[in-house]
Amino acid sequence: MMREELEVFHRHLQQQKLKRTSQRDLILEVFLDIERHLSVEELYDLVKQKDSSVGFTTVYRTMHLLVEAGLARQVEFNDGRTRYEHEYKHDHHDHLICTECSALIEFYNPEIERLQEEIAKSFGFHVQSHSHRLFGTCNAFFANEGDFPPYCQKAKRQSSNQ
Amino acid sequence: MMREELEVFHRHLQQQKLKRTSQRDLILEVFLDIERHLSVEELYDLVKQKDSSVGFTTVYRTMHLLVEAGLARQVEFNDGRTRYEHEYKHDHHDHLICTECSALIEFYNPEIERLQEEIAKSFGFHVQSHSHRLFGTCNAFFANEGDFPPYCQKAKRQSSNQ
DNA sequence: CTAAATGCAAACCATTTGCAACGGA
DNA sequence: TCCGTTGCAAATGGTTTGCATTTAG
Repeated sequence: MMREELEVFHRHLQQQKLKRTSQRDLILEVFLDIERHLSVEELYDLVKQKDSSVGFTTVYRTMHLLVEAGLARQVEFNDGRTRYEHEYKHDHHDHLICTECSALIEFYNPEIERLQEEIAKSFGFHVQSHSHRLFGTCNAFFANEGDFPPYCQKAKRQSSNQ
Repeated sequence: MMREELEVFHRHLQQQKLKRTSQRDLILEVFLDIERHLSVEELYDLVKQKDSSVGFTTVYRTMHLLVEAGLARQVEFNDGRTRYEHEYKHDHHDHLICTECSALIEFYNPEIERLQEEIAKSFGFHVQSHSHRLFGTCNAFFANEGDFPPYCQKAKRQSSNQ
């Protein structure tokens, strides 16, 4: 059976009078298989493993298509490269980003979402999308005890070095 | 009398064993005089008007210094260039950004600020800074009536063309 | 006198674009 | 066939860096 996302993609291509190609299908498939925030370069490397003839540019162009089709969402973590996460039937969420270890935590708070809408409304503003990121350290509270939360990437690196 | 920010800057330079220069002072002065979100290029153009010998690179480097000194804050509006706003003794705020006319509205909501802290705490996370941006259209609700909110840049452009 | 700062040009680097060859519909 | 797509190489554009020269402390 076909992945729902693939159908959504093909429908989008048809509507836009664009063409279905093996490269596009492959890139979408690889993207969907990874539950992680991928940069174009990371995605390109993964795609190359399945078909080394696919070009860098095609991955860039396809990611734009996936965003337009509502299948991918761009996320900026201020490290100079755009990353993509799954969008289709994935609940919206925002991010906590550790400036020390690059750990990424997703959060969702309905009250904040509600307040956002309220604020926008008070300015006669219609929100299309938003980006809410909290930058900080995931281990600051634990530094004294040498105890790290499970998602801390630095702690993982340290323990794997022992 | 000397601007408070200038004192803060000089104290920072001294602490870091860096040097006070006429270029740095000028750039800070020009930056402080403008109550707007400036890109490095815009700031450079303004600085050039007062001293055409100042280099582009120096503006870039000085803005980094101002951020370190707590006098400027970086803001990304996803238009590919970093902008800076005043930080010193300016209340923290977040942004509504119009994707149609680039209008910029600042907002502050204590309840959202509180919830952010709460969320971070629940993850054992210590927030250093955050970026909360609402992207959308400032005129969408008014499109039918042809009535634009006062901050709409597009409306301003249209009326000045008449 | 010494280390830091400046301004220029060149380098960087993620992303985009021009273009000739290719391939869906 | 027609027109969108591909992959490469080259261009783009904001930002950074190398370096010889200048300057603050």
